[in-house]
Amino acid sequence: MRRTSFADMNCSVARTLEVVGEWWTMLVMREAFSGVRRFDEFQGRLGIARNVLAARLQRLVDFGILERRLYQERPERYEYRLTEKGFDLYPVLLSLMRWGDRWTAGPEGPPVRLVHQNCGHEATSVLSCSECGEELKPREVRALMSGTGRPLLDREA
Amino acid sequence: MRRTSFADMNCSVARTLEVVGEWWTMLVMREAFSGVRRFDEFQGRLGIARNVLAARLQRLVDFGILERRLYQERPERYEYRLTEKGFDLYPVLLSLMRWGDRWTAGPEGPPVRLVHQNCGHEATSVLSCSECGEELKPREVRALMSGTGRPLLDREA
DNA sequence: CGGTATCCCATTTGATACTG
DNA sequence: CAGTATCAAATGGGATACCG
Repeated sequence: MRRTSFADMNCSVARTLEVVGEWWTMLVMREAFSGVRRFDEFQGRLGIARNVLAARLQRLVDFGILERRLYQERPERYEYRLTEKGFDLYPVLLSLMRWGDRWTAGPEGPPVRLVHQNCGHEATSVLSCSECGEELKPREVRALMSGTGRPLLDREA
Repeated sequence: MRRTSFADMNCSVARTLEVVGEWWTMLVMREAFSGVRRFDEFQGRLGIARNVLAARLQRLVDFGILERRLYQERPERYEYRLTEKGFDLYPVLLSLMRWGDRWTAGPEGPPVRLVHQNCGHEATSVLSCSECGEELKPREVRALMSGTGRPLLDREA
């Protein structure tokens, strides 16, 4: 049986996962954010099978998250670059990283630390409210359905 | 061929995905955040196959993200509740939702809107710096490797 | 209600080889 | 370098039946 597609679910979480929820995809994105652009560099860094990598890159291009761009004429060479849509996945990546830092790091601490250039401090990422700037916590948020959308965070968890 | 495990990668993104990166898992979490606690309610809402759901719940329990709790003695009935570790996945969920709202919503807008009770406004989630509160953008962040960790965002993307 | 057990096959994955 | 082609194995996923 073909696995269920999330594309038609009326849910932004599901529809996002339809695009980036496959095994390996977010690690490809991690590399892209770290500046990797070329097929063999993705492949070497990740240790992913070449056919799988080709499929993932293709899909990311199809969805407009990466752009395949000619960077050399003879012989023809292409590279993959993040689009605005791709860059916009940064919060997803950092949220994943943040959770891993908190819950999977050993005594030596997280493998990677972040420095926010603007303020000069070592920082972690916080999910905050676009209106008041405070941290967004599950219990302090209420979800409103529009149309047929299913409620998220509708009840006390 | 067995698929590659991300567990041993020295990367918080990879290790997080090892736990919640499988197909369906984050949708199970979505339901959990929305207050769903019982097997059949997860099943009915998601339309997931029962054996797959059982496997996902089991894995989430194994990793301490959900807790299986007896809520009725005769007959014995169990429910699944978010632990602190589970609640801490909220930023991941909202980041996924935010991206989907931006890039996959039709003209009618996002299926679900959020109201931040503390400030009373309809809000979206923003990833911000723990130190200065400003929004964290890829180009304004530098990554530092600790130990053998691979760099993230090390070069210009 | 809250699962297990089984079946079964489509898909995915990894390995390897090959090409321009 | 940047893929495509091929292949076998394994697993993932769905459907269904069953059980205390």
